[in-house]
Amino acid sequence: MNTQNTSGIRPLSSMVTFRLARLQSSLNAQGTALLKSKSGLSLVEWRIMQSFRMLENASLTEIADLMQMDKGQLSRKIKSMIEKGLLRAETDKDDQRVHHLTLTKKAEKLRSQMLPFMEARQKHLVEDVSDEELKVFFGVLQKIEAASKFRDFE
Amino acid sequence: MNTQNTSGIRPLSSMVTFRLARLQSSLNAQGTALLKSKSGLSLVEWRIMQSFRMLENASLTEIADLMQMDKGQLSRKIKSMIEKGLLRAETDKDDQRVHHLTLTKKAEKLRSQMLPFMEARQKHLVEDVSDEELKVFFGVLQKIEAASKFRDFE
DNA sequence: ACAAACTATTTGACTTGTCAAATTGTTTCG
DNA sequence: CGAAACAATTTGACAAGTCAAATAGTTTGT
Repeated sequence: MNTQNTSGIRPLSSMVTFRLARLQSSLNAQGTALLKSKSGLSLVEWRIMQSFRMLENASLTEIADLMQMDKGQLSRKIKSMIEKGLLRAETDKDDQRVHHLTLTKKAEKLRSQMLPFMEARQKHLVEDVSDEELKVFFGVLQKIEAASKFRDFE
Repeated sequence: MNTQNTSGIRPLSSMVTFRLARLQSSLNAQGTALLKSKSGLSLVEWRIMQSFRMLENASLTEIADLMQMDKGQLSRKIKSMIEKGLLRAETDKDDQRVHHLTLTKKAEKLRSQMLPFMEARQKHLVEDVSDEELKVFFGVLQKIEAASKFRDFE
């Protein structure tokens, strides 16, 4: 296949990041709108809350690693979520630097209220995608994610 | 297949947005680092510059639509890129509201300097992905993108 | 012609995201 | 032990992203 072309149309592979970035904008807008219409939660707050589904009593660093999120931002967000009564922090008894976080009852309740809508959304997003396609999709996602760690382009 | 489970492991479909968001963080970091190491361009500036590959003499609205980017942000960014000498604006003679934008020589030069690295990166990102997988991947991306426009979850 | 409805862009106020340096606590090892 | 190296978190400064309202120019219908 000819990857050089004069038509102005580029090979698909040169559009990966463009397509992903654009999709991400749309997904953020959709998620934000849905959360706003049914709760007072922001998308970041929701994501932080959801990360406890994967990591119980997680610390800041664990959440940051899981979400690939900046620790500075996370630190401030957690602080505000504690103030809002969504999170509770408990200092690790063996290492006073780390605080284990848990969702409060209030957060649990908000989470169960929103969950049906958020799950419906997830379903909707892939409703025209077959199981086989989805499997390939996640496989590719994983490969791109691994490759996104690479830095030395010379 | 049983989608209800008590193991704490969720069906893949419920992770689409999480996975995409996390990947996006990594890709942004990679792109930003690469641009910074070889030029003074930010990722947004690069993306705006690249959009002229698809849309010649584009207006703000056209770029915003293409990139799913906020018009306010774009307006300010374009202004600063004009000040930096990267873009030139020309008022449409039939509609004075619209300004057609073009890359300056300076921007063209920066673009050609960076392009080999950025293309190498795109290739690297998908180097372990087969053509067939990539095709499926873009197909799924398109379906999710279409579904991301939907708003009425009741 | 001209007001109402539209459209393109800009501006303001605010949230989220990034990067680096500072702070606080822990471990390692001479 | 005690200083240097490490690690977890916080803070500061600033860039990017969002949302709504304002401004400026154009089209439509009468």
